[in-house]
Amino acid sequence: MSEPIRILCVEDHRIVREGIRLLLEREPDLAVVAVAENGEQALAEHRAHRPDVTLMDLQLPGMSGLEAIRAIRKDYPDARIVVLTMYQGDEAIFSALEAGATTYLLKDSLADELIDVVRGVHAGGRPMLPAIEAKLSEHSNRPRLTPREVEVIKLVSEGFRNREIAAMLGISEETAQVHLRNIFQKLGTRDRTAAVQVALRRGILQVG
Amino acid sequence: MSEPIRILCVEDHRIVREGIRLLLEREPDLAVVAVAENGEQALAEHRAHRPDVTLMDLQLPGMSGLEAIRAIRKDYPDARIVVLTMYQGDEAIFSALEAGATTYLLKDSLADELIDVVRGVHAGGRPMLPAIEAKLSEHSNRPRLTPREVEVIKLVSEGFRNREIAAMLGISEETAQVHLRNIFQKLGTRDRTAAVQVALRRGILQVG
DNA sequence: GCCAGCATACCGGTTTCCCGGTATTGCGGA
DNA sequence: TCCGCAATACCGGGAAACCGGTATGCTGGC
Repeated sequence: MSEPIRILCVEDHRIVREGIRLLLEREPDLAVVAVAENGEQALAEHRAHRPDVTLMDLQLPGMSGLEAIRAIRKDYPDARIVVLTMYQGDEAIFSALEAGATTYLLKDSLADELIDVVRGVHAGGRPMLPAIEAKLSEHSNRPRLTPREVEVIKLVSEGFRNREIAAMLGISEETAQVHLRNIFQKLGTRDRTAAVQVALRRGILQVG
Repeated sequence: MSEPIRILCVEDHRIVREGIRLLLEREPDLAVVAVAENGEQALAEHRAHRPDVTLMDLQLPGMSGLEAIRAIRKDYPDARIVVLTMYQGDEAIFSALEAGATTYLLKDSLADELIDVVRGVHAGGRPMLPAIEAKLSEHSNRPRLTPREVEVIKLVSEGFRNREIAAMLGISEETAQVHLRNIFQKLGTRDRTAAVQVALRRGILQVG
């Protein structure tokens, strides 16, 4: 038999990380050669080990999973990264793939699905579970927030007033209001509180 | 050697559940005799197997982990339940213990900590990690929301206006406003959006 | 029996937010 | 080159939210 598939596992919760490692190492053709608990470590371990496949959580302290994906792919454009997370939002999925992830898995997939996906990705494929495909096609029908709008809704979620947001972004209060109105329209809400809730559900914003 | 400790594992994400199971079953004195992926199943499996220790996640679809703890303890007041979750909010911890959990663990604990805690709980103890103790003492200095206030902030988080909330609760709009003002005061915020954010961080509200 | 805490209700005043417009600049794709 | 989109800015009106105060009934504990 040939060399095992060398895996980097990025996940901040230690119990979960250890459990996933055990799951993978039951398979003789899989080997977890490194682990990381945040984005910076992920980048360093990727440089040090050049794994065949990286398993990446999105919810990480400090540098987010998304930024880590971009950073790794900048260093190694061929890096194969499988996102493994509980975020089900269409925007989280879309932006992870856009950032360079090869595919996307939810943590309530079956262990066998994870293993098959790792093998498929290592073989050069792009296996995508039906549930993820469905969310992605949902996404394509929806208007996307612009980068500026994302900045605004983020500040709104932190409880800032329009005037404060305007000051922080160096724009007029009226412009901040215009952004917010466009956000309402795109997310289908009437007010800021509901907009934040929808943004959280869709993975446009994170909880922390 | 005596009988192994019989464990029920309640966790909705299958990959995580399977990983935790593997972690525990490396130890010869621990045996996962049943698993459940939601509150109703947890209750049924608890009745069917009468485990020595139940590992319970708080984030479950349908019946919440908190309700499941209450239901199990109602059936079996001596049930020993270890909460294992990623929620770090002081209110989540406090209310889980109040509902009858024996102790509380974060998912980024060490695997060995989890195992030691399971053994300690089975032996009749109440092992509590320092990090959790610290959050609990934080909690005791903070004013708690009343049941009514929790209802109100929950509806606020779903994007309802004061008038709508009042109608749903069968009270006047002004009373709803008074509740909200008391919530702001207790959570240290000026407006509803920030209040929802603080409530999420502190575990007074769940994300779903 | 009294006090504390909870839930209820109302009022007047100020601030912020939401909505409907209109308009200009700049940039990248058809 | 022209169109569309993103980002900027302003205005006026109406709605909702926020603030401070006062007050009542009820319940449970000391």
